[in-house]
Amino acid sequence: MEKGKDMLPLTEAFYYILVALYVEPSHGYGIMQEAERMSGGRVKIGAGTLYTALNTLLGRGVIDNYPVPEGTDSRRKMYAITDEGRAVVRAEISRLEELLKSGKQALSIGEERGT
Amino acid sequence: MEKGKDMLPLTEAFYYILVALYVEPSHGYGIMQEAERMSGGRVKIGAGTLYTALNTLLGRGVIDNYPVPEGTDSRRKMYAITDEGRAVVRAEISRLEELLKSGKQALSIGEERGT
DNA sequence: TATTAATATACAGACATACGATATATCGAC
DNA sequence: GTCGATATATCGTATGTCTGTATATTAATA
Repeated sequence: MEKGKDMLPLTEAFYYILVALYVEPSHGYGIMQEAERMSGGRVKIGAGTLYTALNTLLGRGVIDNYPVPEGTDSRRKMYAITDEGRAVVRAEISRLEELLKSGKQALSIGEERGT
Repeated sequence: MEKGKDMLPLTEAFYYILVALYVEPSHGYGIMQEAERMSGGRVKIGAGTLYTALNTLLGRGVIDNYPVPEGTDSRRKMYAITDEGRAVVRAEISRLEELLKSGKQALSIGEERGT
C-alpha cells in the first residue's frame, strides 16, 4: 500500500512524461512533443532532461520498455507506463487537487480582506 | 508583465508558505502549523526548511517583514505577502490547473483503452 | 526556580533535477 | 546524395531545495 508515494511531488518533466504514457506507449521524441502540446507550448522538455528522466523512471519501475511495432522507424525506442506508474500519476493528481483546494480557498479569503 | 513567473513551479514548502500568508500575515511557527493543517497533516515543513525558505522568499520580494502587533510574543517576527507574491500564487494556481487538466484527460483516455 | 514547550534562526551536507553542449545515426524529401 | 528533421544518448555543470543539527531566547507552568 501507499506504493510510489515516495516519489511525490513529481517535477513537471516527470509528470508530463508519465501523463503522456498514461494515454499510450510512445517514444522519447514523441513524449517531448506531447508534453509541449499538452501544456499549450509552455513546457519544453529538452533532450538532456528527457533521456535522463526516462532512465530514472525506468530504474524506479514506473515505466518500461515497450516492443516497437514492426515497420516503425528503427531508431525509436518505445516506453510504456507500468501499473505502479499509473498509481503514481493518480497519487500526484490527488496531491495537485489538495494544493489547489488550499490555494483557492486562500485566494477567496485573502481577497475579502486586503485588495 | 509576466512578473515572477520565473520562480514557478513552486515547491510544496514555498507554495504553502505563500498560501498561508495570502490569508493573513503570520510568523514562522504559525506558518508551519498552518501548512500542516491545510494539507491535512501531510505536509510538515521542518524548521530548517522553513527559515531557509522565508529568507529566500524575502530576497525575491514575494514576502516582506510585517510589524509585530503590540503585546505579541516578542520573539516573533511576522511576515506578509507582497503584491508580487500574490501574483506568484495566482500564476502557480493557474499552472496547477493546467497540470490537472492534462492529467485528468489522460486518465480518462487511458482508462478507456487498457485497464 | 527549575523545567518544559514554544519560537526563531543558521549552517553544512546530501541529493536531485535541469540544462546546454556534444556526439551519433537514421529517415524522408528534394 | 545532400540536407533538415527526427531520434537517442551522455557528460558536466549549475542550481536549488530538503534535512538534520545545533543554538538561543522567551513563555508558561509546575
